[in-house]
Amino acid sequence: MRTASLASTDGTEAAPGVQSVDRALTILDILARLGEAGVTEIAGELGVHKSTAFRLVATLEAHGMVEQNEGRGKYRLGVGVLRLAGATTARLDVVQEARSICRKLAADSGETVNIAVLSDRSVLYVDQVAGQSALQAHNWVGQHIPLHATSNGKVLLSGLSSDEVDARLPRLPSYTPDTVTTRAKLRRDLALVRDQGYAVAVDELEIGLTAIAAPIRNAHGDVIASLSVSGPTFRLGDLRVKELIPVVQDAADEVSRRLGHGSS
Amino acid sequence: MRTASLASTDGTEAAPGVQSVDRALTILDILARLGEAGVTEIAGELGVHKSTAFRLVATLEAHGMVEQNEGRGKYRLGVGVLRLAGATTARLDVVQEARSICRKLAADSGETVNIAVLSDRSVLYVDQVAGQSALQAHNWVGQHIPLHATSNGKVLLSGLSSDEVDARLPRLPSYTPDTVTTRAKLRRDLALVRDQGYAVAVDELEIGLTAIAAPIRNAHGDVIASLSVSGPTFRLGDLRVKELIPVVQDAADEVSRRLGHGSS
DNA sequence: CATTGAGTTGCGACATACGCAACTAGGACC
DNA sequence: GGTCCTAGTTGCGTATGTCGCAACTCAATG
Repeated sequence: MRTASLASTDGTEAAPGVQSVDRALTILDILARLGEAGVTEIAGELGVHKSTAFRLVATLEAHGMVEQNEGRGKYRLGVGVLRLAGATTARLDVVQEARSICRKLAADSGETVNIAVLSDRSVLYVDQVAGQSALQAHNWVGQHIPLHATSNGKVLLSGLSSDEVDARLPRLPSYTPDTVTTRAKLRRDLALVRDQGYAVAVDELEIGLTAIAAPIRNAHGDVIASLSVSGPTFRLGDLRVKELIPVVQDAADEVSRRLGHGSS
Repeated sequence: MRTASLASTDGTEAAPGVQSVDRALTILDILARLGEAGVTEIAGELGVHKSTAFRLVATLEAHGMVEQNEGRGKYRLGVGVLRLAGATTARLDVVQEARSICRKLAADSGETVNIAVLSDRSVLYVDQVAGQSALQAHNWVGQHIPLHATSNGKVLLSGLSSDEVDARLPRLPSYTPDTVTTRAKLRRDLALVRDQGYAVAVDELEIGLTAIAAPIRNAHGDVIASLSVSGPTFRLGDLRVKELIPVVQDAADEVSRRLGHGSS
């Protein structure tokens, strides 16, 4: 999102360049939103004449971007979209899309940023961007970390059903006095995470270590990864944590958006 | 090479409707094929002036359909495509109904689960749920895959008549030494699939790749989609495959039931 | 420092895409 | 079964929006 240029244009609706193309793409958006729509309805939304809408739709249809119910029916998105999506996802993975956002987050917060995914019975760290602070936690990438004792773990678990959680956690070993060791507490924590959309863990894995994590979701809304900011507890007090929570959430949401989440 | 000459000068192709929209969509096709391209390159493929290509691309960018590498870079498909794809699959009731079942199957088996439908002359993957690791190894969604070299393909073909099969497979290209390349063998395989109610493909598309698929049927009993579990051959040996076959069949049957099959 | 090559923008000519209105066909209501 | 009504489809002339040109900016390369 080219920072400057875009901000100026989306105030109301600026002439985006090629009118008919803009309209055609808007039709796709409309169909994405409504699921199905007739020519007249589309024309209404666009504020153009029926025939114009029809021709645009016909062109989209020729490219497989939309399909018609049958003979005379309404229109809906077509498989051409999926073909394009295939080509997009080919080069799309969480780490790549998240990298620039993580860098920015690390620079803004000064703390270490991590991306983690669920791997069998543990949290797998797949990327890390160090903060500016000299006091550096070691590199977690490639490490397997307990699911129940980290903010990332709780976020990842929050996307699973209760059964799946139990299956992945036969035991709840303790690492510090603050580690969650009972299923009841864990269940409560996960419900809270689901509700709030973030997780915080203070001194649960290691004394003096605080982390804030938020979920990264794919186009279907599934939690596929977790993004966290972590640092020493003395730097991340209650106040600072409160400040950082929305920042972490925004970053995670932005990554999710890049992965196609947000249409629903 | 499919296009570039869509609306050129010759009358081979019927006027596709709106020229600029046609060109814009062709740009998306080009980017899907090349992965990345600059304005000049696109203009060359389209046979139009640089500035024309630029304006079309700019319009696509305003809708998030393409993105620019940075400041002055090349263009590639953007996240808008994924948003649309999400809306497209959300509309397919097969995907909707199958989603939760797929997730369970993926969790239970630890392998990747796919839903595929027949699209012209290939298998079109419309949904995928990764196995143990939430990090998707390779997302096939939107990809077109040969019909005769995959378990999904065989399942989908098994619902067609012999004539239809021939019509969709003018040739049987080989991908590995184990690919089915003769019609006689294919016919035998399909008969077996019909008889057994599942298909297995080992090293037929790619060496080291094994897949098990079963049909999803609608209320009329037609095969409308295929559900598969796939993974590396070293993890899916004979024994494991034998274990998984009924599991895959059960899952597919459950989806079929939700779509109204067998309930009447 | 010149040069090349890429993306970007103002402008005028003219091709094109638009709106209009007439047409067709399916469905609903009588 | 007929008639009306709605919604998708098509021919046509014209104003509109789009295209090609050429000039510009900016980076990288020599």
